[in-house]
Amino acid sequence: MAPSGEEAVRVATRGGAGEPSSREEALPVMRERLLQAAETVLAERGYHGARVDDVVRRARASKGAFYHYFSSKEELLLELIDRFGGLLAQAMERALAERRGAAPRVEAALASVLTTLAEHRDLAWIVLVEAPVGGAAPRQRQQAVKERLIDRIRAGLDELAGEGRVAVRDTETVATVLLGMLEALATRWLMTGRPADLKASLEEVAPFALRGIGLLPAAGRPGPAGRPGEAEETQVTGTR
Amino acid sequence: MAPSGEEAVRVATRGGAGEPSSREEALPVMRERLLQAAETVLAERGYHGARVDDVVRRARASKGAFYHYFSSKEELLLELIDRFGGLLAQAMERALAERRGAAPRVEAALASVLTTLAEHRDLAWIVLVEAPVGGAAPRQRQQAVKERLIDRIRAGLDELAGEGRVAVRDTETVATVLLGMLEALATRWLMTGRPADLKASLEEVAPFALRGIGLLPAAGRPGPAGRPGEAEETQVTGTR
Amino acid sequence: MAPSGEEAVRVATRGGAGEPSSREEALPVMRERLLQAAETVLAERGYHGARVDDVVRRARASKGAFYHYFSSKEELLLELIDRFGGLLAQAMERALAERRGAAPRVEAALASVLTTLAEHRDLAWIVLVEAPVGGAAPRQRQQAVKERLIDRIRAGLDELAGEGRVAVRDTETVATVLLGMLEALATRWLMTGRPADLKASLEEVAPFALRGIGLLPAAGRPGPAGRPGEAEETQVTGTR
Amino acid sequence: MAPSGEEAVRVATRGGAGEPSSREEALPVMRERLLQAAETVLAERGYHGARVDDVVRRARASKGAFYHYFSSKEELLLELIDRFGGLLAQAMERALAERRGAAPRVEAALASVLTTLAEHRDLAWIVLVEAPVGGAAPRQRQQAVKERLIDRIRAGLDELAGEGRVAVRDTETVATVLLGMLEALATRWLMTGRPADLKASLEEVAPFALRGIGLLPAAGRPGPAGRPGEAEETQVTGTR
DNA sequence: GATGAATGAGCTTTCATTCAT
DNA sequence: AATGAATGAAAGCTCATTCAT
Repeated sequence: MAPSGEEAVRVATRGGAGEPSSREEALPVMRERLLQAAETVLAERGYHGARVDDVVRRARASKGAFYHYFSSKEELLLELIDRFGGLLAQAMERALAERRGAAPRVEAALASVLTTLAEHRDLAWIVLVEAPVGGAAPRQRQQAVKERLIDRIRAGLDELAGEGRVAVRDTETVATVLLGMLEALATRWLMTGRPADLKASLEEVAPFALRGIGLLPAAGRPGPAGRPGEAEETQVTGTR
Repeated sequence: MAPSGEEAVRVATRGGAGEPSSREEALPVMRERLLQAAETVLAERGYHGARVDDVVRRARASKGAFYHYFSSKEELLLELIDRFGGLLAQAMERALAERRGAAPRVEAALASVLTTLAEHRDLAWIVLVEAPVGGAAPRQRQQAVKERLIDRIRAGLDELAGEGRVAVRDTETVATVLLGMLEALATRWLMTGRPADLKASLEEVAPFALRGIGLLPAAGRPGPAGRPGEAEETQVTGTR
Repeated sequence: MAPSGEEAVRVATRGGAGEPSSREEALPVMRERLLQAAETVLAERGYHGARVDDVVRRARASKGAFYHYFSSKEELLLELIDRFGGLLAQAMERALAERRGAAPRVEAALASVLTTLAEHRDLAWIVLVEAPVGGAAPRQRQQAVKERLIDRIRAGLDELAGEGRVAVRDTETVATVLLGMLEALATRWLMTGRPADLKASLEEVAPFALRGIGLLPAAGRPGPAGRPGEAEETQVTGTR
Repeated sequence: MAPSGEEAVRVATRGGAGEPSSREEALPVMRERLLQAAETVLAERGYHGARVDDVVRRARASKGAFYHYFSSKEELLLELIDRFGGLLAQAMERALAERRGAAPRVEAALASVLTTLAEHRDLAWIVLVEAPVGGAAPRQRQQAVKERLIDRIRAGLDELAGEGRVAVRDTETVATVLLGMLEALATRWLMTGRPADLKASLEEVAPFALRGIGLLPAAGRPGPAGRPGEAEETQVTGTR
């Protein structure tokens, strides 16, 4: 459907191989411009506060162009949500693929989400805060993004639980809660600016989460706990 | 302070001991009616989707009456947010006052929030979901409600941390995350209806949280873990 | 109908001869309060900009009281107009009665209007500027006030014209124009604050007017013209 | 600069020589339609009485079109005021340019204003009567229009006064008063319909004014005075 | 593809007026 | 007489969307 972020960027950026601006296959540069503009504008003024005109102006496009590429303002929001959903899922997948061992993988997954959120403030705001009030469709789409992540997390937990390596029963609830922690941190960061460095929260949250699911001992002395768990590496096959 | 819906109705309805309908102390019945109506209507249609007319109609009031009691639609939202903030804070305070021992108190605090959210679906939706997009003021007010709870939780954690009973360093972050878990559960419940019984999540979340902060051993065998922590009761003076 | 300004003031001020605040004959003190308040408020915010609430608040009265004494906001304006009309007519009558000789009488008439306007800035603004847009009735009432003055001036001119002492044919037009000059000065003063001293304009306007109607010679040398016409006093019977 | 109604219509209607409906130079037809409609509607119902809907309906336009061209109802009024200000200034300039001699030029100036007012009843009403109550901005704009005319008149008087040909000291006051006379005549005509022919007033007002400023002898016998001043023609360089 | 003038339903808010007490 | 809560008809303005060019 909607081009993933990368494709879009590629398309938009490319100088063009053959035809100098051949109109037919040129994937909509303007569509990308509109999406970019929307990201900024929606974040600044909120979904309801942002007028299509604002988006169009910022993109140096025309109303007609806008409605050529999007059937409605809502659809624009949907697309942004999906995009961000893709970014999040990708990031998590990549993080999981790069690590070995249960704890490191959990940590990496948490980090990947937090990092993605921190690196896309505007999208994060739109998806976390604005989406649910954009109407029924955006609300559901946002939820879908979350569910996708929750599912992935749960899959991992299920695996660990299957091996009895984790003190978790209702993996769905725990997955929900793990994501919720990150969401809460991000939202607070977006709203209040605290903590200044969102990713730094990991240092506290990761051990909390690992202990929570029972992957880390009673926390004994949190002494050198900053970098926890390196020792007890275990190979846990991520899903897929 | 703000009378809960029921109290208010009672106040408004009551015939009174002495003066039959003395004008002076009569609490604005209509204001209460408007607030009740707003709760339902805003939850149903969202802040932006709800017209003042809808609220007024449901309250069987007139536009004039509305603007007699509220200076704007936004102010109405603010009041709803504050009310719910009061309910949450009260509930948590009560819960903490009734329990002894660190773990039980933590559990009770978590439960109180979840219970309050579950018992006021409409308000919960409004405050959790709609508030941040009602404009700058509602957004800040919502954040204030959260900060109040976070502060309270942190105070408790600080105390435990002071006694070295808890594996937490940055109590603020952990407090944020603890509240965030509940928020995530509630939001998911509001959005998807799952889990059917929001409060039941506690069974999984409480141990998770207790382990997370290091109040519960490594989760030993998650076997009988369902009802955790009874043994290690400790007297921890809640704050204040 | 409406008590003239003086009566009203008397009524309002009097401590009362006999009954200490007998309610029945006590001419409405509150009515007067409302009128006074209205004068200030209407001048400040304009007829349309002023809310009945503003008037009521300033008068420390209640809405009910207002509608007890005035059937509508418009009626309030009408009364203010009539009052000021009375003041103007009175002032002119008094001025004419006190002087002898054509030129002095003309001068005195002009002065009386200018003085009255200057001494009642608020009323002047209301009547000159706001009245015509208060609706049909206030518009007509304002015009009536003007016509009354024009009529009086014309009567004087007719007399002089009858004696051939004045170079005027269409006395109605000239009367209109004489009043218009003063109106223009007053309005400009109200709008721009210039000249600082409205009454000082007389020094220029009076000779202008006297020459205009032919009561003053060609203006020969404007030299000592400042105080014009003393010499050529003539007995012109003012009307009445 | 603003095209008079007719020109505008012509411009709007014209089929055009070359480009068949070239978009670029097409003067906003609808804007003109709205202005025309506003002139009528505001004159009929007054500024406050006229609803934007009324204007829009009369112009066979939509609300959106209205707010596309005017940022507010007030701005519409401002434009009408400015337009009329331009007409008045133009007319006076033209009149002064066409005549030679002090008295004829004064007469012509007076005539030009009266004629313009008479030929644009609606605009005259709006500018003379409604403007000051449209709010602060329209009030000031109206005053600016007047000041512009006063300035021009004063410039002429200053010149005459410099040559000692005129019995005027404070030329600003006299200029104010000269314009005020015309205003008074016009307003009365607008309000009461009298005199039926506004311009006929000139026959009385012009000699009055000329005598007033000392350009016409004592008025001797007003006998043949109807057409005054032919004899004493003098070349007075009007300004510019 | 692109334009932007035009649409018009719908919104929040105001305020003169009423009336039960 | 006096109160002020309540009424409800407007009014000005917004903005997503359409469509002739």
